[in-house]
Amino acid sequence: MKSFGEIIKEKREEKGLFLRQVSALMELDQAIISKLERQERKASREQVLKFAEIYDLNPKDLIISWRSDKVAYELMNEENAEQILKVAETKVKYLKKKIG
Amino acid sequence: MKSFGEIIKEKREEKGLFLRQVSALMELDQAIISKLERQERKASREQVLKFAEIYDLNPKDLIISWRSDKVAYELMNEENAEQILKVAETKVKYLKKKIG
DNA sequence: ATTGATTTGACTAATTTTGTCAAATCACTT
DNA sequence: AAGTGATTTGACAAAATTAGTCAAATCAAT
Repeated sequence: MKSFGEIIKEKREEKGLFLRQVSALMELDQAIISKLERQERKASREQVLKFAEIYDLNPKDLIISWRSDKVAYELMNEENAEQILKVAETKVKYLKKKIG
Repeated sequence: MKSFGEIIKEKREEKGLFLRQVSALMELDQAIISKLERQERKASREQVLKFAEIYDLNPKDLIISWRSDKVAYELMNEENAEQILKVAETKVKYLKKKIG
């Protein structure tokens, strides 16, 4: 399963674009894009959607990839990560039902 | 399923302690404890462990509750929260195997 | 109304995140 | 090996978020 960074890096290469060019399209320093590709930094939601646009990726799928990366990264050093995710699932369902 | 805030609030009441007293035990302003109980703020890991100590709660379980609250809260406004959690699970397993 | 517990909100301090930039490194070509 | 252009790195500053302090407001019970 590819990480968000891997996805946007592969896609850029597939499209034959240089960081410089993506940088111009995104209006974002190429150093940051480089870091996003190597997962040294995390993208904002807006940036994710911009990537989807530029690279013709399904925004929903890209959001899922980005968001799940973030959750997984936060939990990877957590002893009981799997249990936490299970409980979180229950809680999310509850919260969504309750509040929206 | 109880939230972290609910748990620590109930336990405090069960023990018949006032915020002021818990505040002294935790060395933390009672305003903050009040906010933690009502989930207006998020506890740090250290604080969670301190609560477990004070209230005789299983630290592991309390951590799970606290951490899952955080994840659930972050995702509750996310369209595809369930999918994100599923993907995150896969990624966590992978990351734990790979890095530790 | 008074007392004591809890909650609220304004304020400051501390921490984390974000972007900018230039220099360093890398890969390729000649 | 030098030169070219792409990518990566790291130091720095700006911006945003989070944490804690405090006093006043609210609440609950008498």
